[in-house]
Amino acid sequence: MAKVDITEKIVSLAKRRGFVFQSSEIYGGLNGCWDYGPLGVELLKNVKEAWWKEMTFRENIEGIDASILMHPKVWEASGHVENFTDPMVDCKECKARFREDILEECECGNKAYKGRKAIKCQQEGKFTEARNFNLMFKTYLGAIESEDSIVYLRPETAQGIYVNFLNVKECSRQKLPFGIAQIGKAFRNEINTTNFLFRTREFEQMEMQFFINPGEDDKWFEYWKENRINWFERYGISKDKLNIHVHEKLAHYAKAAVDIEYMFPFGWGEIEGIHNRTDFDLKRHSEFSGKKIEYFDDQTKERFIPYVIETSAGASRSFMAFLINAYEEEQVSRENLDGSTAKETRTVLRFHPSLAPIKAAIFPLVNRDGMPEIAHKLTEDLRKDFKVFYDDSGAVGRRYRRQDECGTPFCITVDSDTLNDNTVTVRDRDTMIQERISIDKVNEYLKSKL
RNA sequence: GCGGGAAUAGCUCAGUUGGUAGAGCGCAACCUUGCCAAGGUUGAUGUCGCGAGUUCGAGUCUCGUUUCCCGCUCCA
Repeated sequence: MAKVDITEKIVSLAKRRGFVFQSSEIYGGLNGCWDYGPLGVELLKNVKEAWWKEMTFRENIEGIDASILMHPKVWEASGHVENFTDPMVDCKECKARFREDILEECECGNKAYKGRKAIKCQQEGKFTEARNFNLMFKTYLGAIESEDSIVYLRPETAQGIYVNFLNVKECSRQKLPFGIAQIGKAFRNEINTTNFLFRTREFEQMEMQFFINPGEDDKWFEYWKENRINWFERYGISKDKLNIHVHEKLAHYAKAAVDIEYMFPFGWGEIEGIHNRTDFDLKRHSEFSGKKIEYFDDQTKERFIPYVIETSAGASRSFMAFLINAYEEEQVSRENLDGSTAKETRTVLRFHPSLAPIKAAIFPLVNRDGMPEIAHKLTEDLRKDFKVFYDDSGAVGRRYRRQDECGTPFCITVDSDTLNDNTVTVRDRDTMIQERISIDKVNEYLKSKL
């Protein structure tokens, strides 16, 4: 199956080139955990940076970085403690899974017993022990492991923003509407992990909570929906690979919810959610903490709890979408020495230059006549501004192809003409076309492309 | 959690009725060539996923287990 091939090829390339490794690989791996390698960490960092700039390089959005461990009451207020504790049982006979607390409403999964109540199967001892499927990771704060010292690894970063609403408003002197952005790890003890980086237990989120006047929620919901789709498109994901999924059934906190989905090899998958969370979270934190969380409008003299439009993107999922989106196998012709032509496959990662892990590779065409020295000097000069890579090993064509697999957008070659006129060739990853530019203009050239 | 498939070098894979592990590519060094992976010489890299068992002897057979992929389930 073609879609199997593409996932496996990408997982294979990801390892070969150092984008993603399995966590703790030498011990046999850890289910659903992955490590980012030298190229992967650059790509991930660039994705996050592109998002961070989009969000915080504007007048009315501030950034924060809240701690992963938070007061346990945060998760009572948010509803996570209550909503993450469904006890589940499996039927050993028909293999169906049920929520133990609503067994009366469930029917046996075995078609042969159509209409049979699941509770009856339980009475006959067909069920496994109830398992607690709370998705929050638990740990203990301090030396004593007791009920009183339980804390959770945050299952979302959003709450770190809500609990800091007053702090940020005060120090930044922001007025509504304004947003708070945060990038950080979140943890969910998923029942199953699947699809490479898509569903993992440890993942990174890029979340922005936009605080607004309650009457303006529809307007801002539309605004951020448009903004976020455009962002993915701007960084190279084509429109036909993006879909808006509208949620009919809403979570307890939301008045409206859409997912931005990417067409993964396994099908449509959510890469970002945009939610109208109303005043639910701030109100709940107000109740649970006993602190008044309000906004006072100096113009209207009104006091109220702001509404929130949330944009919640998965950094890990975006990483995966950008990686898969960039992957291409291209048929190119090669001319043999005897004049005949042959077809070969060129594997290339067509990242947007801003996201590419390495911005440029520098080659001396041959290892003599001072070319390596010039290439080394150019490399060092460029390193003040860019992640660049120097390579003088093997034929230059081979070096180009290595960089294609890394997604490096530009390869700069020092050749014999450089010695005479101080120019170098710049080879474009996507078109493979070269142009000659002055060696002094390379820095400027790269800046104009990023 | 269920069902199916897989795991041998960095990658893709061979490995015969059970007899101490191979290829291609890649990687490193040197030589050669000099603008799109194909030359030459040499070299490094293996807990055969892990753990038991059977056997004189296990990559190979048996059991358990871990991980990945596919299909379900799940995804407040």
